[in-house]
Amino acid sequence: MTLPVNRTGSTKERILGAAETLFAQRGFDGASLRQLTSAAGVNLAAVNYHFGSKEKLVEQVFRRRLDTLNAQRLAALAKVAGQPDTRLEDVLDAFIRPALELSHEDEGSLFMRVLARAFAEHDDGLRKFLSENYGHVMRQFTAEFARLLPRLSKEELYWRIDLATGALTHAMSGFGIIQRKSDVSERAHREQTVQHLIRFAAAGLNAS
Amino acid sequence: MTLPVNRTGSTKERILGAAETLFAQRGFDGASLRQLTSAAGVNLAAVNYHFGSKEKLVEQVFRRRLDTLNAQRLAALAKVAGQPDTRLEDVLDAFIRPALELSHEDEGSLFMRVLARAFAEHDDGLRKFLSENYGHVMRQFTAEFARLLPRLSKEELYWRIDLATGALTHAMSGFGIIQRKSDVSERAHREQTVQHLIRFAAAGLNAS
DNA sequence: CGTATGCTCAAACGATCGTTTGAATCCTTC
DNA sequence: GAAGGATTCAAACGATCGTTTGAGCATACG
Repeated sequence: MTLPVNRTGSTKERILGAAETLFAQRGFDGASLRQLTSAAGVNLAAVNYHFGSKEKLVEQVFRRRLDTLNAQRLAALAKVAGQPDTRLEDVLDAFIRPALELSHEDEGSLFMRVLARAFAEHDDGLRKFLSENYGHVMRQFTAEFARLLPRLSKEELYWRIDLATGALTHAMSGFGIIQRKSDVSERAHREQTVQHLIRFAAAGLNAS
Repeated sequence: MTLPVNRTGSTKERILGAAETLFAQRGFDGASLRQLTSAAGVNLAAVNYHFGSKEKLVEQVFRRRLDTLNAQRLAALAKVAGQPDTRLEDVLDAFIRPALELSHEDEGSLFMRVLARAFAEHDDGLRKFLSENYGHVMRQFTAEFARLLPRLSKEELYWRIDLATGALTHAMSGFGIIQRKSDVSERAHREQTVQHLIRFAAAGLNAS
């Protein structure tokens, strides 16, 4: 079980990169600091020196990606929110496309797998951290969905948003995307994937 | 962090029950055998005596629920599969309803949370176990979906089934159901939930 | 009654965990 | 080039992990 050793970038960056990979593969508990620092090519004590603790390292792994991801999502949402001619598909595009681009930056959608693990965790600390730091993003998207789907009751709207985000998280993190990555060029494939996800989610949100 | 101690049933059953609860709450790695046997009110060594190892205990936790769950799913599918007047919603009902009934048997949808964790895990051993033992169920449902959605290409069909199962797993395991469990009676609420899930999934599978 | 057989128990095994320590080394700044 | 803060290092800390052991207890059968 020897892993390739990363030798590029600062110690902090190497730790964050190795952490993302190993958290995606083995989970937050399953990946030990010894495996992690070994894969990063740094000393074991470097994690506690630079991040304070393993738990704070987990938070930084999320921060590094989510800060820019959610900024891109909100920027894309701002272009269509409140406009009279905005379609449901435009809002979904604003939500999905930045995540898909991120998935194609880091090979294997590693961060999206980490995020899917976070959803599966019912650990209160992690959920609280994510909710406090990034809950406003989902709230803004929900408001726009509510505007475009006025016939849905509040309860129905929440149900469908919950189902849609579940579908998207699963698809972007899971076996799916990697499997289908082979025969199409990167850019064309990404566009095709975006359209797949948008079509499915829009139909679900709009149902009957 | 003291947990209630179960004092009913055989040692094996008490271990399985406590394992389901703790695996749902803290994950397979996060829940230790000492926490587990303590919550079950049995001796630490009982796990290895009755199950052989922690890993085999995990498999038995899945077996106990999935055997009946998938039997019910296949029985319900058999009633509608191949029939000329079968609707997409009927097949989804066969898939969803048994899982929902299971979710309401064990309080808090504990097993569905365990299942969601299994999907998030990219551990090869667990995935292989689930695929080998229960892969035929998903294959039968896929075949029936293919019959009812002939205009979809194979790739599009797989995409949408993947998205639909992601949505359903997320909804049945996550915060969603528990949150909405309050104001409606058990039976009425379950029926309403089934209809929510079916509407969303049918619309997504049928999209454009 | 004696003795298997199935099960439970406290105790310990070696391994690995996250974290801490204090010295060694690097790098900047005067 | 000396001083000093930042960083890296090997080593060890106590805690907890899954698993094993062997004695003790139970119930059933000859």
